[in-house]
Amino acid sequence: MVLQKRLDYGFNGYQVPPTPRAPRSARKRVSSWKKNEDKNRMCAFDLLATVAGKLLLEVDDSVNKLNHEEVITINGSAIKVENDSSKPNVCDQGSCNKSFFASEIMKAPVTDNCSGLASGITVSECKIEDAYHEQIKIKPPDNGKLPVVNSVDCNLNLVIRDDDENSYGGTRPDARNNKTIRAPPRMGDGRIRRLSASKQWRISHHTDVYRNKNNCYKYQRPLRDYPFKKRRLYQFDNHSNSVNKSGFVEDGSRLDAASQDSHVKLKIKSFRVPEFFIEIPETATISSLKRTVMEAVTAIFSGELHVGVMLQGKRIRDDNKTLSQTGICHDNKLDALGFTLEPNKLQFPSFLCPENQSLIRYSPHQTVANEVVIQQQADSPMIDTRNATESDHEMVENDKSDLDSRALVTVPGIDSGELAVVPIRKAKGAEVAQRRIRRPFSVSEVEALVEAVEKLGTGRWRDVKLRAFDDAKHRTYVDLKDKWKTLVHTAKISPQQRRGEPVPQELLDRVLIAHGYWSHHQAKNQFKLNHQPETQICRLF
DNA sequence: TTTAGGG
DNA sequence: CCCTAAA
Repeated sequence: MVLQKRLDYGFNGYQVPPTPRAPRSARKRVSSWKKNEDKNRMCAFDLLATVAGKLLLEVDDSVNKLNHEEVITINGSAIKVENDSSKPNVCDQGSCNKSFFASEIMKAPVTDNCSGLASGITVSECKIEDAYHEQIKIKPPDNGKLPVVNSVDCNLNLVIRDDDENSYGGTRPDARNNKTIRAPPRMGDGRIRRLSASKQWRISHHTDVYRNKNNCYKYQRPLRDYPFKKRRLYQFDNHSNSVNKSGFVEDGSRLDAASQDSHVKLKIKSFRVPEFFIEIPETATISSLKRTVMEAVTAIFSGELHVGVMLQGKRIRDDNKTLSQTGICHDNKLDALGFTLEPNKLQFPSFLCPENQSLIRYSPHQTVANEVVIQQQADSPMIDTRNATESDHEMVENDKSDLDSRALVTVPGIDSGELAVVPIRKAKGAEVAQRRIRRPFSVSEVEALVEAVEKLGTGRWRDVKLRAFDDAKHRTYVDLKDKWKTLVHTAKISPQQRRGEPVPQELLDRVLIAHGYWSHHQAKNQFKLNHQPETQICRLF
């Protein structure tokens, strides 16, 4: 186990399986933005223009020149364009670095007839994954124009006066492989499943570390994004703060500056677009490859965008709330402000709007909706038929569901006094799966647990759950198993060492008896249990 | 999905 | 409670 753990976080070049295991379940998720959020639709033309412009400047450069980050300053804001140093063919191994600004490029055989784009690039097919990693294939129709993709989301990562250069920006879907489509299912008992890091994930992680092991810090891989791994967010974990200041922290002067004009100053630290794939002939030039990437990137930003505001894992739905009412102000404990930029349309070819950029500025007295403006959506010459995949985005306010955290970008931030910094490993991702609140077992719960275990044994936690905690949605069978473990431990230690609400000694005695009984009988009774589950019981003797 | 164990 | 290998 120790070894496995280490493998999760460190490089181990010897255990990278060649082929990721496909997920067992790949439930398709639908777009989750409601239509009545149209007023939140924004267009990131400004950002797009800047980024695309930069990319255009790179078109004729060598590939190696992409191996760095660039920061574009816009009216005091900065958009970080991260270019990954990995080779395109790394993706063949299912291990693209997450720090791509725009995309990884899939080296893939060309199977289609190439259609020329206006730029002269030949692209056989573009595959774009939407927010839920459903791969969308974009094939140029006969007219040479690419159709519109339903929905692609991206993240806008706003950081409060962050001058740190160790930016990792937002997150992007971690699906580099169209075989890795999956979504976190809910467990039957209602517990939000923290999707286990699958071998798939671990593979890519290892490879990332490997590829960047000489520069792990700068190219720290962004957190696995929502559909692949929910991460915990220790929003008030001061212990972790000191560790991660370098990664995502603001300087201390921001509070003073912000308080002078009652504005919360944020800047775009970085943003990314979802992963997408491009198939391009091997005979294509690097220049055309770059341009193709640029086309795809710009296309993403030329569609209509939805903007969502997330604060501390909760979606802020009331657009009429002021920022201060919402808690987005300079003197609060804002520590996880995120935005989702979700284009509901994607079009090819894209167009640019290389004009002005606007500083994003947040006033506590302005509504969220009014302030989260990048630029209002202009009349976009949509090629298509506005078949945006918009669907229900209802979610309970406190529902830490996948939807909530899907594209959230956390911004560790202002905490009066001390910086409330999210641990870097946990902050840089969109995953804000908070640790569940601690809910100590009551004596009655312990009693129910003991009784169930006495009857069912210690290896059938699901049955225990169903039997005694079926209606306790916050108790999973894993919880019950864990509680039993602690009960056994508690029963073994002296009463002076026990903490929390005292468990009656009578119950603890039963725990020990049942533990001993089932430890001894578990294997022996396994067959019997399967056929007479209700007749087995731990005898009190 | 469940189980089993380490953290 | 979390994380995750293994079944």
